[in-house]
Amino acid sequence: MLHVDLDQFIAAVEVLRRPELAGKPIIVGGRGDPTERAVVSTASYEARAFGVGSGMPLRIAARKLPDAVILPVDQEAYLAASETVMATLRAQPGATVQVLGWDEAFIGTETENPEAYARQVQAAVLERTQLHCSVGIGDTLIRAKVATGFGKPAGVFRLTSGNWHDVMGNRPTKDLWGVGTKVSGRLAKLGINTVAELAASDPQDLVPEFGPRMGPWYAELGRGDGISVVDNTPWVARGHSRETTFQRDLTEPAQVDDAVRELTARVLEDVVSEGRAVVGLTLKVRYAPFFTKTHARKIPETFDRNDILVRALDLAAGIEAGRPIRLLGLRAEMAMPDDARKGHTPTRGGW
DNA sequence: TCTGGGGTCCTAGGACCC
DNA sequence: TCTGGGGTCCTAGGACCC
Repeated sequence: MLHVDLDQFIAAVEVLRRPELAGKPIIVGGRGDPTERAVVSTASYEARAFGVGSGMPLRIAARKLPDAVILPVDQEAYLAASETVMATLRAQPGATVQVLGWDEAFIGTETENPEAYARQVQAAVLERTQLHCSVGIGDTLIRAKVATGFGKPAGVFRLTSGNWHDVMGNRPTKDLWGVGTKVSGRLAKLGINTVAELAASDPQDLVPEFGPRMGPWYAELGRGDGISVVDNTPWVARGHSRETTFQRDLTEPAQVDDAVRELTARVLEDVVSEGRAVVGLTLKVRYAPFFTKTHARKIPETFDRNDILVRALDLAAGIEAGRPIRLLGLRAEMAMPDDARKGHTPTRGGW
């Protein structure tokens, strides 16, 4: 199977409609205003050379690179480009396509020469969209996915059970897809620092630290094993959420109520427009200085719009209980019924 | 340096039931 | 008066991904 990942996707889409930006350091984030609270969505390779990367506060990025072109996020443009890319992938011979995000997908196919197939995919995507992509080839989803990183930019790399250990063995566990700072730190406490050490660990030894599912899954991840079938079942969302960051911290209960009401209404619109029901409501509150609290309630499926808004304001009262209030941001999430679950999403524990 | 916005899934612990 | 063992449901919180 193959994993296809577009190179600096968002920045590349911006360059397509503004060719004069080619070769310049480009930072895309927020509303394009570095004086606002926002973070970098994508930086072009030219900007990355100066240490600017996604997730970095826009203000900091602008300070590091005052000459950069800073652009606002234009989701619709990226979505349109993404749809063209995915359509191109689906048009490849014998391709089963599993979309992972705007700019990446797995392709399952039977071929004698995966490298040639990969080059053909790259050529097709370039011809149709003028965008470059990197391709990973692997015998499992995780190996294909990790392989892509070695192919960047615009290259092809193959990782299988044959070379996984040689290529990945000495790397830190954090290089694995699904292992971040926290988990790599907890693994280190168990004396596991490299991918090879994780691969050699007894899955049961990881259960006390990570639980019955995640423990064995991390061991499998270290070996590069797991699912080896690309699943193109149409994806159905499990939930929807909306989040905002306040340019100035909220301090008044009335402001909090307004924000909760507005966010809840927006998520509700998304759910209703899909003709789905709401079964759960969660408010995630980012308090200054930087901690999060969750307020969740199950919602009966019989609840209507107004009932849900009332319930949201009940939860908001919980936010205000812990005075004094200083809210940095707020996220409202709605869960949708389980029985509608369809479509494979290979994320934590799901490979 | 200081914190987006959209997602997914897992775990712990308490409440409750038999 | 003290307290089994197993199960499910719910809430809170955490971690990670693009």
